[in-house]
Amino acid sequence: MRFGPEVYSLEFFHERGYVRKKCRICGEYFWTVNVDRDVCGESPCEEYKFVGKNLSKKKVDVRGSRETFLRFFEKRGHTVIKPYPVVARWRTDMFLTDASIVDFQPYVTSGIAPPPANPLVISQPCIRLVDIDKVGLTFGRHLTIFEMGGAHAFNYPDKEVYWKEETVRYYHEYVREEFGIPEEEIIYKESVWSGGGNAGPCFETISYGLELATLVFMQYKTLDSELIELPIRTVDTGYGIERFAWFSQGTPSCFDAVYGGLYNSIEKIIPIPKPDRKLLERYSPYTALVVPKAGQTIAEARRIVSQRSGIPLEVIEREIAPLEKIYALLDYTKSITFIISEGVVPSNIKVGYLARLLIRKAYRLMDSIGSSEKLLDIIDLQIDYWGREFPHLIEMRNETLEIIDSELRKFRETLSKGLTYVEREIKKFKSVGVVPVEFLVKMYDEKGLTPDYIKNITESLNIKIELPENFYELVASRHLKATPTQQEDWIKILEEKSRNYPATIKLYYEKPLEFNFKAKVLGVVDGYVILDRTLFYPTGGGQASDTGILKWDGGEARVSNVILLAGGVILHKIEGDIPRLGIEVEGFIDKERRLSLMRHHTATHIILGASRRVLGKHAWQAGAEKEPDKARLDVYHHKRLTREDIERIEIEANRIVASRIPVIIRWMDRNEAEKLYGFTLYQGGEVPSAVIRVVEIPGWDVEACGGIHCENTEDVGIIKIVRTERIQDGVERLIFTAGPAALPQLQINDKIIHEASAILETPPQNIGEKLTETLNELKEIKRKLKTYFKIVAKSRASELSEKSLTIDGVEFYVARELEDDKEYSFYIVDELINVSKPRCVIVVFGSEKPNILVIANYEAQKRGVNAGKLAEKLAEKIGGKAGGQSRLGQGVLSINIDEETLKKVLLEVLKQK
RNA sequence: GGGCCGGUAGAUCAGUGGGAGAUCGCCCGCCUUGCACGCGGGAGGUCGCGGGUUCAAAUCCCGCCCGGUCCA
Repeated sequence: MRFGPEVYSLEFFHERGYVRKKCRICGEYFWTVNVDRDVCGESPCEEYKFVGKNLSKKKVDVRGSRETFLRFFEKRGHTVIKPYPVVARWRTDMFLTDASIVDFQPYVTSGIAPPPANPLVISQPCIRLVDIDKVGLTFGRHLTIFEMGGAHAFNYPDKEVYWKEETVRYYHEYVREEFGIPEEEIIYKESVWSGGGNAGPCFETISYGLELATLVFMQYKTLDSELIELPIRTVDTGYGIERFAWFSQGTPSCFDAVYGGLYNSIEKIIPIPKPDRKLLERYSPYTALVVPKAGQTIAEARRIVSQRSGIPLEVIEREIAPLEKIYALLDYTKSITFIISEGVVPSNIKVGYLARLLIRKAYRLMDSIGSSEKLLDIIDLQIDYWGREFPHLIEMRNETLEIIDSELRKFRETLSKGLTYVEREIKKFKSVGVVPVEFLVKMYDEKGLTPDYIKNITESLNIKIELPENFYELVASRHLKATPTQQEDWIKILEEKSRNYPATIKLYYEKPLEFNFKAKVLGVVDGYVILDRTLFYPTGGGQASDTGILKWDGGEARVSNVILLAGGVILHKIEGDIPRLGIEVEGFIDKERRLSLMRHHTATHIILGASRRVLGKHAWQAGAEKEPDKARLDVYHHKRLTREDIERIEIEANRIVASRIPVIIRWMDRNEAEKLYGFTLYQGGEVPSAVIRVVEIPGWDVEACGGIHCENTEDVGIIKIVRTERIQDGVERLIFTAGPAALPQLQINDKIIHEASAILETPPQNIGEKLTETLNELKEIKRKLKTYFKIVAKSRASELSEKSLTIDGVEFYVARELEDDKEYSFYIVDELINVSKPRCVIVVFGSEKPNILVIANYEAQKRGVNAGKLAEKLAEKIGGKAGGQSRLGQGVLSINIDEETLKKVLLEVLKQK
């Protein structure tokens, strides 16, 4: 995608004498006042030119950089907005906030909701994990967590705020006035930005080899690589708060500028390598040549920097690499601190996996410097360091540390299990002397063990490992087979067919306690009736739909399901007569079902409130479903729920029921609701509208919710948690019933107990004891039976030894046992078979369909006896099937047979041979 | 949401169609001044669950449950 030059040609540039040039390295166009300049200046086209120099008018740390930025735009008419969470819970298309504009997508940028202010300015903490493996290598040009200074203006067709000219003028003024960057060092590089379904031209602004900001003019929606003009054009600027701090201080790395104040306390925990300052200043500028993302391996990047800086590779490995580890560690631990403080529970799905990924990477880094047990201490310091500006970090300190600690425990467990496995398996490669790549990939994929860990083991065993530079790409290639999930087509078809109908008037919100209504039939689509208005609540927000009856003059139909389509049309699935168009029908809602659904929905909110209090603030809703007979709520939690947790949640929930708290439902402006209640509103996921329905149980729980609720918590009746299960790592499911629906559950439990009590002939409170006793008795009897069988087998064997048949020098013993027990039969065999003479024992045991067992000892086998074949032939002759190999044969006979007949058949079979 | 690996004694695991095993731990005994070791003996199992194939399934097939891991 590319835009023509006219898009970038601003009046501002002409006024100031800027000229358009083409970079001789990357070929991109840029604007500069320096006519001799032929390089765009952005990495990797040029190295950093500010390191070790005093180029800025003032020196700022992160806080100073942020404040400078916010105040600058505040003075120029922008309203300062508080930062949004780093976990983008208001969006379903992404997990983490990775840009300031994300806060306003998609509702504001698409026009569904107004912005909280216009224009506005925000310093938004962002997390990006794409460059995670090269954090450190670029000396801080890339971070997993950074603040994006966003100055945003939303231009509506009827209200223009400002556009390209003003945006660039603001930037120019900012760097000139606040940082004193001379005009000839301010470069505007033409580029294209796209992301989150939007796109537009942009300028990347560069000074001294460092990109300081991106000025995006978002004006298109991307649809199948086609650009569609948006009605709202958005100024989306991203000022690199950390980069301005770095530039202003001129330190070798950005980390020095960002974490400088943290070094002293970190050093008390882990050693920070201190390479010679001159070496760092010589090396640092060339880290601009490291390209993040795939395409350049770390080893390649190292070679390039070494070559250009003239610093030998071994010096880099020895002096610089250890420091880079500390850089990455500082960055990862900050990300971890921010994510976990927002209540993310590490797991193997969704955002929880990203948290786990970061924690594990940080742990491995700590492990590689021999301080893995100190990771929590570092997190603790990050909380202190950033908590001054982000107080929620301090509020959540204990919970954060507890969750990370629990995660570390799990990881250590995984590591030690994996390592034991590797130690066992690795011996296979000893003769070859090298561990193949496939093994390394397998261990990473299945056991989470990076090659480093394998290397530690193999080195002591003198086995080499084969580690290609593109190792992680190999891992990725194992997952290419992934198939995209199928969307539900039938809903789309219905939506298409119903698009010309007006949105149905929803009566159920206004009249939640009315159960019949009159409406007009507007149409019938594929067995679904569309009315002009309805009291039937459609499936949504995890609440099952209402059911009921439609009646009209001359007809009647059952409503079995109700669906709300994206356009607001409500479909009633009917079974029975089909109403004529235009007639009036009367609807009757199944009252008991609806009341039960309402109780379960309100109960869900109460249980969630209880969970967040008992388990912690991280116990966000992961999903919920409300049915007439029960409800379930999935919450994030890092440990299995204990009996005590469950009881406490139950007690808290029922206390709220008994407290007679009115449930308040209001339609509120989105921005206002967020300001008042925060993002915990979005427990049920995103809500795509400017006005949201807020369901509040004062002092207990507030959620954006479209469900139908009881008027007062007391109406819920009793709440009984029926059972819990762990549905994913880090997600616990609570299944509960409320009101009269709780009764059958309690009765079933009662019934089970009574039955058990009757069978065991003991009062309910003694069931456990009695059962243990009975099971012990059973074991004892089994043991006794075994002993008894052995004794009987012995005497049977001695009886039999007098009745052996000797054929071709092999002694044959034939036993017909009525006891249907294989083990017993083997005891008899054992008594007879262990002799140094050729011997073969045949046991037929059980009645009805007896089993046959044939064993031949080694000597007999030498004489040509094949037990398997013999069993097969005997079964064939008698009727039945059997098989086996030379030592042992077994099978089943189809008729009962006595000892004498068996002997006769045996002789016949042996004769045939 | 997807891919891959796994579930056998209290623990770690072996067992790829034919009688459920090893090591550690546990119990008893021997040896020893005592401890560690050593020696001998013993207890401990719904082979995750449910179907199917087979004369025969821990083992093969299907479904489910549970755990792990990599990725979106």
